[in-house]
Amino acid sequence: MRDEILAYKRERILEEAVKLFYERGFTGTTLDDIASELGVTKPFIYTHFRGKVELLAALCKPTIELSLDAVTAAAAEPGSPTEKLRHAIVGFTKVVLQRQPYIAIYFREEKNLSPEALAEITTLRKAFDHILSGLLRDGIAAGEFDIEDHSLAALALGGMISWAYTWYRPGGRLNIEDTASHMADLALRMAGVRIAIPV
Amino acid sequence: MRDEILAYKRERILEEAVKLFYERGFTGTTLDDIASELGVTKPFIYTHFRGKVELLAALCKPTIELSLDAVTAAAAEPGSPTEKLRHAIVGFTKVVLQRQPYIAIYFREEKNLSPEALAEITTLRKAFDHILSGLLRDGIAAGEFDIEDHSLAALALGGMISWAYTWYRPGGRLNIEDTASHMADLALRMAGVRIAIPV
DNA sequence: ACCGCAAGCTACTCGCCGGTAGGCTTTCAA
DNA sequence: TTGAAAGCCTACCGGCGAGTAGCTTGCGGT
Repeated sequence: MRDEILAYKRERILEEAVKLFYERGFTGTTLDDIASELGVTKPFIYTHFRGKVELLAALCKPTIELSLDAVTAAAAEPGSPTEKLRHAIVGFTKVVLQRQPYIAIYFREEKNLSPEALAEITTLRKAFDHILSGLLRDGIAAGEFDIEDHSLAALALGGMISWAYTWYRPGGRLNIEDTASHMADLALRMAGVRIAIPV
Repeated sequence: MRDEILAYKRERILEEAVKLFYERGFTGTTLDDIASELGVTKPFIYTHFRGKVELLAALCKPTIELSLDAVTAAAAEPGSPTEKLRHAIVGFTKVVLQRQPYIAIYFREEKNLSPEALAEITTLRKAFDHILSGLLRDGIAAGEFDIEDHSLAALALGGMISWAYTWYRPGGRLNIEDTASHMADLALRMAGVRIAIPV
């Protein structure tokens, strides 16, 4: 119970931090801002985090882990490369849209991460790219995809989805589920899928 | 001649600024850093720019203008929607790759722009999106493209290309020309182009 | 009722950096 | 040769914000 309260406080700090970092940028936000938004004072934050940069890492890393998990899970499933790719894209798109501000902060504020945190996250991203381009390679080998350069295609695919953090607005015309599905359609077509996609 | 020298100095300041902002981030770079890299001192910069934020705007705005110009020119050309789209993608990709650090800085440091500069650039970007999705709409109307949602497709396309600023490395495996061409292939396939592309 | 401890607040320090004032040097015109 | 002005430098200011020291308060256990 003590631990739960501690975890809750930590979570609330992160919630406000992500909101303000997203709106005003990392350096445009002071710890006093975050504290006052929470109705507490700056030292309170220091009882839960070592400092401002650790706050940033605590926002970025779990989100990148979620992205990696999404494609890892899709790749581990049984099924054809086409099905796996579709699941990977849908899963990853959902992560991007659900955690849009976190993704935005990571890409914008990467330069403000500590070298250690940056190295950890970079490792995760490399794994992500590796799995995605592996999925494409498998699909090519199976004759399901028609792609000249699977590395470039993986980057293009990843970019097309990641980019959604710049334009997606919750409550807009498209909801998360529909957007993810549309994105997957576009992705499969980009991969040159020849077989029909079961509805 | 006096003006040329003035323009040259201005250009050199911007060159160093873009290099340092790209490597260390906007707030991670001091005006003293830029000055010392140029072998001058801080007040020198103030004889050419009003301040640090103006420096940032002077880097971002012309680059976004180039991007807009690329798609505008493509849209104004004679030719089928497919040909226009290909030119637009090739042209835009080249801008992104040639001016990669500028693009990176813009997307990362947008929050540090003055409200006025931000508003100007946002106008340019709206025009860009409008032209791109217009190209897609024309292609659909002409029966050349097969797209359900041309707005979403425009965002996906734009993202796929813009994203290249995160991974492209000059001197890497692919040169600018080849990358742009590959990207255009992927883009046309995403648009569901049915007719053959003349080589 | 009282003691002790955890938890957060008040009030500070200190370094950094954007921006500026004023002086010096060099160059050009008369 | 001299006056003047442009151009840049030295030297400074002032604010801001991350991080900290030490006090206070309130809660739980006895």
